[in-house]
Amino acid sequence: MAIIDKSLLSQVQAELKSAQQRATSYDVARAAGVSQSAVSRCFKPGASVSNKMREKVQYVAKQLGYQPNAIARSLITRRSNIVAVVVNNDANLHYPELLVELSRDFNDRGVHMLLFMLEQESDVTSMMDQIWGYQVDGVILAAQLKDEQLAFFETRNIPFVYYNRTTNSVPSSSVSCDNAEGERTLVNMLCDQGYRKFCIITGPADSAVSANRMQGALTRLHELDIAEVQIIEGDYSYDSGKLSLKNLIQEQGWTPDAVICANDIMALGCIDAAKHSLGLRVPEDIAIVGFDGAAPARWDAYQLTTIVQPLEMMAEAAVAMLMQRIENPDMPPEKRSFSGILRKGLSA
Amino acid sequence: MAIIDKSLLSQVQAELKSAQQRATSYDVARAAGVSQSAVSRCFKPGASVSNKMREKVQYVAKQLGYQPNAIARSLITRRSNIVAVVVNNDANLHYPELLVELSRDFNDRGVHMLLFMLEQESDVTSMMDQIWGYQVDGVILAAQLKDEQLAFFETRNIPFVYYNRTTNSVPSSSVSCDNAEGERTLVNMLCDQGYRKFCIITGPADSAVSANRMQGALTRLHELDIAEVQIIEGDYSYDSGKLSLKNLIQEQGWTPDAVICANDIMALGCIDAAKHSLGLRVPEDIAIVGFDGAAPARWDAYQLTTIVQPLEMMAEAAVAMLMQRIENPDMPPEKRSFSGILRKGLSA
DNA sequence: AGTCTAATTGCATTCGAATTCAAATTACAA
DNA sequence: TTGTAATTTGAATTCGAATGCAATTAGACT
Repeated sequence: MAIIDKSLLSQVQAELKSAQQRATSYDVARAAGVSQSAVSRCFKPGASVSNKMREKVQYVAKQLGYQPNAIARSLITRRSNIVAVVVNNDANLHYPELLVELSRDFNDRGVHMLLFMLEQESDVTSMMDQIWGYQVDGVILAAQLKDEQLAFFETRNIPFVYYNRTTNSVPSSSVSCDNAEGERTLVNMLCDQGYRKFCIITGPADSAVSANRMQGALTRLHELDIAEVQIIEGDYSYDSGKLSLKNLIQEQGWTPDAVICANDIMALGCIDAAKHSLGLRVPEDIAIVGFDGAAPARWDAYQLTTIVQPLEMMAEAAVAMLMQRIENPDMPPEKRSFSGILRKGLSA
Repeated sequence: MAIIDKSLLSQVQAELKSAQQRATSYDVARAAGVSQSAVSRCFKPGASVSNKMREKVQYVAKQLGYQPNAIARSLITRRSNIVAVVVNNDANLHYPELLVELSRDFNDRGVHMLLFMLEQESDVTSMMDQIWGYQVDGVILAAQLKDEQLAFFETRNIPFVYYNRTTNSVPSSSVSCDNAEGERTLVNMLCDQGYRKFCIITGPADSAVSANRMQGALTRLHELDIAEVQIIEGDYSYDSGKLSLKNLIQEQGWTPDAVICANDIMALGCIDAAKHSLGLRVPEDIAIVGFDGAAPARWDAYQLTTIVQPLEMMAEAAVAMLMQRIENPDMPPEKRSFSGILRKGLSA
């Protein structure tokens, strides 16, 4: 078996401890009586190393608590195994669930996530510089960016995947849920049930997702010759859903029989407004539908009828696409669009 | 003013483009006709550089899209400006909100977050190796770890702050909400109102937070000579809250008049079970309280009475403490405990 | 102009692991 | 046993920025 000079090992160990330093590949090499290159190779799967060597090095490494320095490795390999994940704190896409999925999928591939949460427009430039500086291998963009901001990644050849957004200004990969189709399904369902007087509560004016959804609903309503449609701008929050509906009915005196919300959270606000503030029965007096499939939408108090985004598949697709573009930058961008699934609750 | 050789600049620019390479400090140095060290210094605040130099270098850097390579910098400075944030996907602490706060606070300090979401026990060892390998400057642990796992960070001198947990096995910094005190407040309030027959729905058996909360409630109940107390083990999820209560009342035929849940989400489940499955009025027939101050707890359908954790302060404290320990590793650990605030809703 | 100090700048080295290429060892066949 | 091919190993270089130290320049003041 591999022969190890125990006294050398403990000497190295002592030196490191007294100097308060962590073990490097050189330390391991010295303690094991081999070269640094050998140590390096022992940590690279599939490298040309004999069993004796691997065993010896691994033993010594363990004793010294050695773990290859990912930073140094990244420098030389030009691969950080880090991707940036950019999300904006819109109540919009249920990003917590998204993060869980992304985390799992990336972890399976040995990739780590550097998280950027955007709060304001102003953060964006700074965020981009940081990302550029950290040499991330790629970026998942689950945030609303301006086209010229997208161009930043494009010109620098940073692979990225746009999540739940699309753009045509720049060739880019994206994963999204077919918003228009989902709304169409909802509208069809509502009309089949006889609802005729609609209110649409959108997300913020600059949200592309919201625009898509609204457009999808409007188009279908138009096709069905439904003229009574009121549009209100919300901001994806519970309160905005609640207040929008209350205001529409109480202040403007216009009572729809169906409300289409750009996301689930606003829909829940609407339901509460209807039930608790306006004394309306859902769905008898007013139907309310949302979009996303957020967890609270299933709760007994709501049982929201909504379009469920296939989050797991979408996340996996985003990760797969990003990794592919990282491995092979010449691969042409691809846009994948998933259909949401109608989940009938008791709200419509 | 600073004189720049435009032709040199564009030559360098062309070379980089054709080689598909990003600009390094050497490229900038060459294009600006200065030394690499000079370039480096121009990007270090407070370094000794003349205005002329700074201007020139900054101009050229911008032209070349140069941004210091954070990886290379980390290698030499032994500071990555990255901290690991470890959370477990317990529905428990409302981690989405936590992430937002942490992100903001770290960003203000120019620090980035490497996110680790634990799904299973098995992930832990791997996670620790990754963290060790990435030379993170510190770690925020918002997850339930075993004491020997904590020791990992301790022995390697990785600064860390335990979030919402404490341990005495290892000297360690922590930030938490005073769980026992919060429960005490809740129990007092419930008893004042005449509730006498209690049910406590806990989190998973291995959750320290849950144990603290339960213990706090039990102790106070005992002090008040309340004997009728039933304990049920939940798992922090909505469904577990709902099913626990339903089961207790329907199967076991034991109906409490007050339910104390280890977190808000389970409490919401209880409310729904009471109202929609059991035909009980809240709070007339049964009082229900939670803990955390999660967003849905305020929704009209619930209006949960709960203890609100001062999340913002706690996150800021955690970040501040961690940064302090990073700057000055010899600083002794510190435990900070914040009081939660009772928010009276309509559920008790 | 000359001297002396202070502010800039550049040179050379460093961080830690991966990798190329050549040297050394082993394996295997004849 | 010897020769050749195949496998292991090591030496030297590289990635890109920071920094100690020496060299240079600028500035201040006779």
